[in-house]
Amino acid sequence: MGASKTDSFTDRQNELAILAKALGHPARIAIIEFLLKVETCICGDIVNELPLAQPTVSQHLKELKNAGLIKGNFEGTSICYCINELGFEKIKDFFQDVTNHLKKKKNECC
Amino acid sequence: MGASKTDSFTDRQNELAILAKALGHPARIAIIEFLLKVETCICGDIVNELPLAQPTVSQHLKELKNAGLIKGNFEGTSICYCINELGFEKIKDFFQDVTNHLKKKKNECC
DNA sequence: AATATTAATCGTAATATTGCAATATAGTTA
DNA sequence: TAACTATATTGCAATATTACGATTAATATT
Repeated sequence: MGASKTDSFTDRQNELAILAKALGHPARIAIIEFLLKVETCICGDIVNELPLAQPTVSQHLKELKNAGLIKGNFEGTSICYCINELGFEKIKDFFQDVTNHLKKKKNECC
Repeated sequence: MGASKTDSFTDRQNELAILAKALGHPARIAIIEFLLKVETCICGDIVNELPLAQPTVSQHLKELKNAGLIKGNFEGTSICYCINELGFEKIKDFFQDVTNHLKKKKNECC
């Protein structure tokens, strides 16, 4: 196999999984952290921040973009990247839900 | 390749990636949601909740456990599973950081 | 127009993931 | 002890991911 049985799960479950999966690589965590650090949109320069070749970085950026975690606009010769708040809102809500439920739980046995 | 260059990233980046990756599959999101829904530890019965064969579910549970997102204790003939709050705390903090930084940002161009 | 710059895409090799049948392991019960 | 139940492990096939060199596409600059 190798392909997930996405049809068997809810849209919400699949969407959350796509968002989480996009962050499931240290390079993509690093990209997000860099975008946060500069505290503004960044035009180019992401390749120089990472220990990876340009095509590899481009691929990681594409995955983050497809998942809805970053946005990229053309800015002259280069591209201007920044965080897509919508995607982070969705996944943050999931973790908020988890946290809220955990508060109500007793967790007697584990 | 196929193997991530984990050596090139910080421990924190790798740890967050491992946590996110573990949630990067709808079945594993479903498992977490089920553990939340029952609002207590669950002994057995997870296989019946998912549209997957027993060995596949067992494998997903193992991955969640390795990532530190669930705990499993032997309870007689079956195993008692529940959420591992520590793991969720770590990844929740990451998203809290992201959210805090986003509040400070201007986001002029995207 | 020719050249440089920036980023995406293609092609490909190495490795990882997903899913399950078959089997193994371990505790429980008859 | 033998049969039953619950979960883990093994082995394997199909597919996905990771990484990068080579190339392409598009815009700037000279």
